[in-house]
Amino acid sequence: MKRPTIADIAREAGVSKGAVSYALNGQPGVSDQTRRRIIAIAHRLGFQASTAARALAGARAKVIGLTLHRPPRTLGVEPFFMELISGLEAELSTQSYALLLQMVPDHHEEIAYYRRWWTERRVDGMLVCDLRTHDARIRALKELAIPAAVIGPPGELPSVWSDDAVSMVEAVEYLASLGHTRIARIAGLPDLAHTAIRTESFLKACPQGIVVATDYTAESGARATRRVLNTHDRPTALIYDNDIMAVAGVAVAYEAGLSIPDDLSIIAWDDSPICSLVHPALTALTRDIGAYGTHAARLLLDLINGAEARSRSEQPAHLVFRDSTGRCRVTP
Amino acid sequence: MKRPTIADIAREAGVSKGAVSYALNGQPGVSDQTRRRIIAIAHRLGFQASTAARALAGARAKVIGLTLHRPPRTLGVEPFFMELISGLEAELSTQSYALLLQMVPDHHEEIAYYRRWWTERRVDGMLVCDLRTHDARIRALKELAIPAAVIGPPGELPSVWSDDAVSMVEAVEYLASLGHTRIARIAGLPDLAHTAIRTESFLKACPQGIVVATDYTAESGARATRRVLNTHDRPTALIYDNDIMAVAGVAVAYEAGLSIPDDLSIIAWDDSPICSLVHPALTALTRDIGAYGTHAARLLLDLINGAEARSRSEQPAHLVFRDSTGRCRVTP
DNA sequence: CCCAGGCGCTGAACCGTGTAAGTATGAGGA
DNA sequence: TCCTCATACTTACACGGTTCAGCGCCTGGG
Repeated sequence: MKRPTIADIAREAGVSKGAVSYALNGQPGVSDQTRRRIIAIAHRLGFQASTAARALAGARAKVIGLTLHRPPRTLGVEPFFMELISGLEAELSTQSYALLLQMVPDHHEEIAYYRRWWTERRVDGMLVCDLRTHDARIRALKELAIPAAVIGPPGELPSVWSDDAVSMVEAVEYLASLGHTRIARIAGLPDLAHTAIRTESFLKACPQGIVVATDYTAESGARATRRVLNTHDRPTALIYDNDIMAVAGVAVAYEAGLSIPDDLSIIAWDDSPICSLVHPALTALTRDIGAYGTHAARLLLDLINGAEARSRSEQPAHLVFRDSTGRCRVTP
Repeated sequence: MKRPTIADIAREAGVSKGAVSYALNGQPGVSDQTRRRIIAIAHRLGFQASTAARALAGARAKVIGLTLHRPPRTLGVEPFFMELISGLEAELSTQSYALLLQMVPDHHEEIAYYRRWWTERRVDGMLVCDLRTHDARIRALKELAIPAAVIGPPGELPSVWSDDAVSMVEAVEYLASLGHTRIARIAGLPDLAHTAIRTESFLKACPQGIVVATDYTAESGARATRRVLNTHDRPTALIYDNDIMAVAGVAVAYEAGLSIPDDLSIIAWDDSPICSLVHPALTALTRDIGAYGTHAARLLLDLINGAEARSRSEQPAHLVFRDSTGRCRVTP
């Protein structure tokens, strides 16, 4: 039981292979009547074009690529990726695109994959994650003229992201409304583009704020928390760049004899089941990560199909109020 | 700057394309001297064979496929997949294999992908996850004669898994050694093969034990916990099938006025950062999920290369002792 | 000396699709 | 009537590998 090819369809329809190709790809060159007949036959035979042959002939590979730079230390951001991939697939599968995934040790290798996959026509476009402030990958993609979309802050390439500055202001203003004036930000990896944006926004909304960099792990989150809690004018509220660190921070606060939210308020950026499960349940900045994926996929596919594709701004992360934030009880 | 093809190498070396193909693939048909010369030239030109052309000509596609059946409700098992994929890639990338990933709504669609990818030579083999007790995919894979490896309990296809029965016995015996006699198991999805195995082992080690089925979500875990804690002879220890449910269970226990571990001991199956971050830190059955991926990939690649490939037994999950388990204080 | 047979290589076909170039057909205008 | 021109196709080749049949050459045995 071999799969049908365009040759089979051509024989059945009494036309040439070329005509079949034109008909199935919506190209001019066949009459509407013939086209309909060919499409009907293709459908009846359950025809699916071979992507290998397609790619070889220089057409669409029907695959988009995603390379992830994942040092073992950033395990904490994992839920983000599964949600993202899930959202990506939701869009890709409707257009029968597949996702080619590759873990890479560094940016250098990542760019090598871009080049290899692209020259081999193995992918029609690339998605870029974990955008850095000065990201070598962007230049590589532009040089190679690979259709690409960024899942991250807007820049030279079309992107899908939300305005983190707005969310940061929301968080700071909320804390301010509770009477907090001494706020610290436990930030993520400092060379990630969105980390810089959040920090800038934080310092603008709260000029006297403290910022400590981490690598997203629970350990570094705990260490950063200890550091800021040991200062003279210890902050009364903390904003963490992920949920893992926020939970670790809660433990450190308890250890220091502080009660939450009475002595210390805590906000986590990115909500996850953990935030609502721990005690106290964490107030968090939540956002629809799946939507990032879906929209990034749509953006990239538009780009591949030659359509106009502009960066897209997602709904900013917004606060979900739980039990880890409360009125400031500390008098200055 | 086009990528080099075997034709370029052939011209450079003054031989035919066929000779180059033989030389690069380690096939007989060229002298050792010529082979070395050709390989040297290929290396100098930075030659990388086009997988599309390869696949079209009926050879290896250098891709293995993974389809994930992911109803939105089983979000809780996500960390498993990222670790697994990470482990897979570790092995695949050394052999320059890529991973083709597809989310599917159901088994029916999943099998359709098997058929499509295989007849199209888009993949050289498939990995199977989330094995069910009677899994239609296994038959489909055998019928299509697709090289495949299962990440799950051993069965008809070569598999990579650990003996969950052993781990379950370890957990039950540990609880028994602490004096617990009334133990409940908050199980995962009942039609998953490993769930059945764990339940069977649990009931064998603890015949008077209670088993409650869930769908892995925090909500169903909480509900199951409430149910077993409301029984007449309420259990003094609970074993959860994932970490999310265990954490949710802790909250339910607190809500019921129970203290952990004094009134109730809790064990989570599968360790994750959450387990060590919550209060009290959870005693957990930990295992190296990345190793599952690495070994499954190796198994599948062996299979694809025609080597003998037998199922592989991983190190069973073993207990990590934390603060959620303690001596039974309840007198019968 | 002759012939079998293995070695090392060439040439060509083939995989399934896309597409440029060429060809028949018919309509329409001068 | 003849020429143009668009339409609707066909033909042929390209894409980059794999593979099979075949061919010359060398070696060794009878």
